[in-house]
Amino acid sequence: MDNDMDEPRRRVTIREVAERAGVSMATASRALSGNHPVPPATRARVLRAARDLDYVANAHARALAGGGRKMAAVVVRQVTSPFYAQVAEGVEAEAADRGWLCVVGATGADPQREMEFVQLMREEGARLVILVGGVVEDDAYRERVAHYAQALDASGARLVLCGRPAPDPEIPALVVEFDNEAGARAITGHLLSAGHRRIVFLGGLPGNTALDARVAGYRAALAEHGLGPDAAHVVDCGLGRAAGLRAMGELLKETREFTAVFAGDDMVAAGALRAIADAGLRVPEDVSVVGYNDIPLAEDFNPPLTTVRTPAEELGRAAVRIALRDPGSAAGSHHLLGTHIVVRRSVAPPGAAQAAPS
Amino acid sequence: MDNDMDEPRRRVTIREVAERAGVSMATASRALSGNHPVPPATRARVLRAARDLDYVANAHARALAGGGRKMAAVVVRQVTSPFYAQVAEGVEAEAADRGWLCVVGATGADPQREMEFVQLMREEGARLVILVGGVVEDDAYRERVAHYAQALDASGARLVLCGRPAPDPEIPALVVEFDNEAGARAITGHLLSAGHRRIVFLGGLPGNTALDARVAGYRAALAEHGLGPDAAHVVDCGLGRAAGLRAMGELLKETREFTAVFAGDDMVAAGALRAIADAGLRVPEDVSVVGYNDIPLAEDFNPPLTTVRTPAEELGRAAVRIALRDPGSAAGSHHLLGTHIVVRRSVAPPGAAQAAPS
DNA sequence: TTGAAAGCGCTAACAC
DNA sequence: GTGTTAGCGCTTTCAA
Repeated sequence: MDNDMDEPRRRVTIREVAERAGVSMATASRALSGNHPVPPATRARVLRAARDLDYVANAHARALAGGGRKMAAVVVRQVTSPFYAQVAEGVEAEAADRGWLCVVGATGADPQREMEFVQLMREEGARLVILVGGVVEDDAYRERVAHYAQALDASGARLVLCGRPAPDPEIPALVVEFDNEAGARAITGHLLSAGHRRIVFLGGLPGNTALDARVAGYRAALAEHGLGPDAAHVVDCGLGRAAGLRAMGELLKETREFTAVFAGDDMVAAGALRAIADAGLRVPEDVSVVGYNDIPLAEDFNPPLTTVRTPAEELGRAAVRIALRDPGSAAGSHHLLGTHIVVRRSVAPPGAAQAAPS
Repeated sequence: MDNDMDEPRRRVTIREVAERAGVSMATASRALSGNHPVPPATRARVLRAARDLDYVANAHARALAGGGRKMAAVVVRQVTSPFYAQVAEGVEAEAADRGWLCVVGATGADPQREMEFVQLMREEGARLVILVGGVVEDDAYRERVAHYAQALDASGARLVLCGRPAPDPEIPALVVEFDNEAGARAITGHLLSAGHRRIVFLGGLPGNTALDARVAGYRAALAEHGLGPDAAHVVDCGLGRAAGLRAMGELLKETREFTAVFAGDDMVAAGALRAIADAGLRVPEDVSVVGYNDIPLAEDFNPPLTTVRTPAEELGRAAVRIALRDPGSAAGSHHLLGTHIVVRRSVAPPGAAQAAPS
């Protein structure tokens, strides 16, 4: 294979197809794209020639001339996060159903890379860009997103924010997200109903909208059950399995003044579970733990994790569905998707260790 | 937002930037792409104008005129599979490091969708397409891939097969994969060393190259330990958690003539683990189980899974690295990546239940 | 029904 | 150094 990666070789063009079929380029084009009446006989000849030559249209030329392919882009922190992967899969599935091409980009949570990727998508002429995941909502963020929105809108493209706020309701972007506060309130309530009163929230990320909402829901539930504000104990260790593992380990060394932990998401729950086991404690007998998101393997944790189910794939599908529907009504529209608790085996009443030593 | 998705609006062009900067389009182009000497002063003016106008180049026009962006495409079965996600992340990371754009496509294991996607990538002018994952290697497959390879090569693009065979060594494609047989032999050996003699292989998928290789390794290990061919017991239930769950459940109903199970991958191991627990048995005391791939959450299974580590992200990175290196030497080259066992807690000697009832 | 021709936005010769 | 010009491959008026 003497194949120089730097110099793309010439491809078969529509002109060659036309020549072989004995028609003009225009006719060939019409036969190929099929949007213009062409006699069946000629059409067949053209198609035949195209197949013989293994012709594929040059998407760039086509886009330039007007008939561009519709392309959507999803931007996530990382594809290997089960939650993000599901959202991306939802977007890709819904896009594919509509004949759109879908590109996924990973930013590693770096605003710089996010900007570069959005820029790239603008250059490529993406008609829909979907930004996924909570963020710390500071001025830089607001400015960045306002710019994306305005720029995308100026070229007739759409911006949707998944699980992150619009910097301003007036901005040409729409947001689709889960009701984090409600989900957190519900699962905290579940813990409270089981009798827990000292619940620590593990995985705070101050400034991050998704986590802040979860913390707010947690505090609200505590308050609803008549607990004072100092009943709340949130550990701002951030997200991810490693963070959960470390933070839980440290917490266990310092204090055991809690009977349950509410992990910011299922990955930190995974880390917490491991740390608890490493400390020689049992879940749920010694400490109960709940997570957030219900990632596909949450039921395989030890024990199976009680968590909040956020239909991630549906979030992705909804994002494209809503963006493509109602061209007029989209500006600033805000959609909330429901969540629910899935009860498995990581919660028991406090003190269960004595009652049922397994 | 009156923003019609069907009619992309006009974008700022380089001509407008040139006018605003008071230079010709050519000068503007040179200043912007910076590959041609331009006096700092003019350069600054052009850049300024571009920023003021929020200009982004039209990637299609640029590609058409010759300066196309380098684009790589990864094709996987589904993004939500932890293993595939890691491979995709590796490809995307390595591509990004080199300033390439990376597109990921999901096929849902449908050859039809795979073909469409490859076609699409040809149209878009992808210079590198990476097909990931085992397949059933039949004539249809061989023909399909031979066609991809030939077509891609004809336009100067590269095809790499990850974890699937080249239909013919002469074909312009290169393959990068793990040594499935060696990995399977090693982990089967691990089970044998622990004293197991009745090991069932759960998750065969006859015809699938990756699984067949694993089964071959399993059989080879059995033979090496002096066991006859009828010591092998492979259950062809295919891959995935659901398959593992169902197959293991059925197996447990029929017979207990085994002390260990070798799951075709970690997802079927997850299902098997659950089925075993549902049957009231313990792992590893009553039955040992091992998996394949070492997906990120394998250590969170109950119990933590002993499995074969296949560095998936590295597979992805290697695919692009090798494809982009040595333009000449790539044809038919075959690269094998090493794997190793990671020992956790899902294996114990058979009969451990009596010895240590926990 | 079909062909000729004019661009789409950009880059790369090729002058000046 | 900088501008002029000719395409890149395709779609699409506009005539015939």
